Amino acid sequence: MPALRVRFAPSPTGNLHIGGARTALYNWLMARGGDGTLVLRIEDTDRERSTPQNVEQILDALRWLELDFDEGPISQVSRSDRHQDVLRRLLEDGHAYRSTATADDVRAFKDEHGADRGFRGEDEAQGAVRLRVPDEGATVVHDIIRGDTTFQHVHLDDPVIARADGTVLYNFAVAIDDLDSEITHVVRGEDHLSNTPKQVLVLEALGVQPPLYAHLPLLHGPDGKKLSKRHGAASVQELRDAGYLPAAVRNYLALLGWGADDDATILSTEQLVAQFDITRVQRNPARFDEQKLRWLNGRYMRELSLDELTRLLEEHTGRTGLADAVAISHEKIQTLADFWPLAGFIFDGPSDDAAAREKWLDVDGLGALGEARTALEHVDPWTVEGIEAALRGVIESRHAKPKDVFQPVRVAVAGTTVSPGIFETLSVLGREETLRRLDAALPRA
RNA sequence: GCCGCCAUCGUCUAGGGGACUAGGACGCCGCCCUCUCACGGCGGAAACCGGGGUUCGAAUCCCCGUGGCGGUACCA
Repeated sequence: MPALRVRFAPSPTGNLHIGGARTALYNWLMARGGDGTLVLRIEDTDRERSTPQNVEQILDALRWLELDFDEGPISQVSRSDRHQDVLRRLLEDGHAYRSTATADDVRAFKDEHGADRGFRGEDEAQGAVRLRVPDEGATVVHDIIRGDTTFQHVHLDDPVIARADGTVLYNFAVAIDDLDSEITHVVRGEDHLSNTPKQVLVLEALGVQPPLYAHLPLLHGPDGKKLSKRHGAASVQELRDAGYLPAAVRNYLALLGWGADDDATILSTEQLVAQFDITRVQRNPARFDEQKLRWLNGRYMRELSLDELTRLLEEHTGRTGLADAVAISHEKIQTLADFWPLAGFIFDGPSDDAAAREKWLDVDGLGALGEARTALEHVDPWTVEGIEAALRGVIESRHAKPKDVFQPVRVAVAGTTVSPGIFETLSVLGREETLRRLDAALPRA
C-alpha cells in the first residue's frame, strides 16, 4: 500500500473561488486524516493569466483558510524540460504525431462522421502534437466517488497535447506532473471528468498506471447557476472581507457535498479530519447558501472568548479600544462585519435614521427622554443595574410601557432603533457622553 | 450536435430492498423569553422528477423519458 499522496492544483486566474477552496479543503482533509502528503502545484501554463500577483492571491487564500501543504508550490512551467523530454519520447515511439489539422478541420470531420468516429490526423511531421487514441476499445476512469466511467475510443478525438511551438497543453502537463509527484488520488472538480481519459491515455502511452480519481460535484450559486460575483461572497477573499471565520468556512465547505455518519452539522476541524471520508462524498452538485454559512459563523463567533473576538474585530475594523463594545455585542452578531453597523455609534456618535427619530422622538418620546435625562443624572454609581433602576423608575412614574421609554433613549444615543441592550449601551457610553447625547436630542429648553 | 456526469423538503443532507406515517440542519411560519435586534426554548408547514420494469416488498436495483450541469480549445 503506497503512502497517500494528494494534490491541489489551482490555475492562478485571480481570486480563489469557493469551489476551489472546497477542493483544497477535501484534499487537505484526506492528507491530514490519512497520514498523507499534500502537494501544491500551480497550473501556470497559461502565461497571460498566471501573474505573480495571482499566484500570491492563491497562497494568501490558503493561508487564511489555514490549509497548509507539504510539498510545493510547484510551478508547472518550471517543469517544461521534463515535459519536452516526455513529448519527444511519445513522438519517437509513435504514440504522438505532428499534425496541422485545425479545430475547424476536426469540427468538419465530426460533422461528417458524427459519433461514429473520433478524429484521427495524419502524421505531417509539423504542426501541433496530437496523441494517438486507439481506434478500438475504451478507456475506463476509476473514480472512488462515481465508480467506473467508460469512454469509448471511437468517441474520442486525438487530443492536441502540445502547440506547434512545442509548449505543452494542460491535459498533458497534468498527467506528467501527477505522475512525477507520485500522486495516488487526484481529487478535483467534476468539470475535469470528461477530460480525464485524455490524461489516462497519456499515462498509458508511457506504460504507467493512472492514479485513482475522485471528481467532486460542482458548486453552484443559490439559483443553480454557476457561482459568480453576483451571488455575493464567491471567493475566499470576499468571505474574509465579509467577516467570516476560517474555521466556520472550513466547516461549511466540508458540508457542501459531504455529511458525517451521524449527520452532525457543527464539526470542528479536528472532527472533520477524523471523520472526513472521500467515498461518502455526494455525486450531485451543491448550492452555496450564504444564510447557512452566516448561521454557522454566528455559532463559531459565540464560542470565541471576548479577548479573541475583540482582537479579531479590532483587526477587521482597524480600530482599537473595542473591548467594552464587543462585550455587549457578542451575542448579537453573526460575522465580524456585523459589529460596526451595530455598535459603531458608540465611537462615531449616533447614526442618522430619520424614520426612527420621527417615530420615537415625538412629543411623548421627548417627554420620556426629558425624564430619563433627569433620572440618569442622579445615577450613582454608573452601573448597568443603576441605569436600569433609573429608567424603570421613569416607566413607572409615566405609567408607560417599557419600550416607550427605552426606544426614545436608544434613538437618542444610537440614532436608530437597533443597538445592544440599552442599559449596557449607556453603561459603556458613560454618564457624561450619555447625557450629552440626550441633551442633543432634546429641544433646547 | 456529440460524449459524459447528476437527480430526497426552498437549500445542505441522512437513507445504500422491509427499521420510512422518509430523519437532521439552515431558512420560513407560529408561540415563549424580551427594551430594539439578536440569542435561547417549544411547536409547525415542507421532499423521494415522471413512466416502465425486477421483487412478496423500492426513496433505495435496472431501463426509458425529462430536467440540470460538465466536456467537446494549438484555455486551464
